[in-house]
Amino acid sequence: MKYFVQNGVIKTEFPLDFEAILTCGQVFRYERYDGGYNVYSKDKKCFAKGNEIFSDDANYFVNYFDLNSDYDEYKKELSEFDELKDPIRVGGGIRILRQDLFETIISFIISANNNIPRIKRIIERMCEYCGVCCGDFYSFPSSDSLSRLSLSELRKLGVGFRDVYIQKTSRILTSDNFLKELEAAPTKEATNLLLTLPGVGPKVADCVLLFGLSRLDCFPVDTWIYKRCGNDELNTSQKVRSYYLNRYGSLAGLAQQYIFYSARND
DNA sequence: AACCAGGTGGAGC
DNA sequence: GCTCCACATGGT
Repeated sequence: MKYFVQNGVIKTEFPLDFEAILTCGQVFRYERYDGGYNVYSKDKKCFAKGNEIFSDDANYFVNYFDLNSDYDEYKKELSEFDELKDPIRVGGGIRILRQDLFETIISFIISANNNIPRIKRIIERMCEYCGVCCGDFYSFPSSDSLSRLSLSELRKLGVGFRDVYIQKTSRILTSDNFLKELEAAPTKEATNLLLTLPGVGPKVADCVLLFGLSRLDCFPVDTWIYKRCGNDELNTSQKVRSYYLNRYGSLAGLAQQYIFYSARND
């Protein structure tokens, strides 16, 4: 047991690097606050600072921050790759979040051909427009409420050409069956399921599997990863993806986050 | 004014 | 299968 919960506050015996965890590109709903971070997920909120997490649902955030996994063990394994030693030095505090599936799918559909500050603003507007008021913040919209928005309403939120994707996909996801099947499916089958959703291609599918279902055997290839990992030999995203999946195996997704984070911070 | 941003879908071959 | 290209939007 490397953490404990006291009066609803989660305290870890190991240091947490919330800066790395939150800014490594896996999550969009957070903000700096009082020397720490406010983090929003679904209809929940926590304040994270130092080695403590304050919330009204400790169990939810123990799972969210994946506190039961041993990242020292992961890092030890990945450190055997020379090219990962620097990225791990820079982003060693990263943990892969276990985020809400629906929220992750919609968020990464929005991320396509977009930049992080704008993605964050769009999601925030979306929450304010059709999420549920939870005191001083709004929940992420349910699939029902999101699927009821018109294309022009979505456009007003700033989603641009992704309006149709969001509308169609949220309509598909109003039935629970899809997400249930997705959770139960092995990674390969889950990928194929995700690819049937409008607005979800290979990269978004990998992000959903990694950041929503903690499938570490995924390797999302975006522009940053491609710039850093591509070369004359690996000259398509597909090739980069399969090369690194093969190389890092069941921990590929975590390796990807170390690389992404260090690529963005140099 | 072009070009880019955590890409995808569709057309054409 | 593959390679181009358009696609809103806001920022340099």
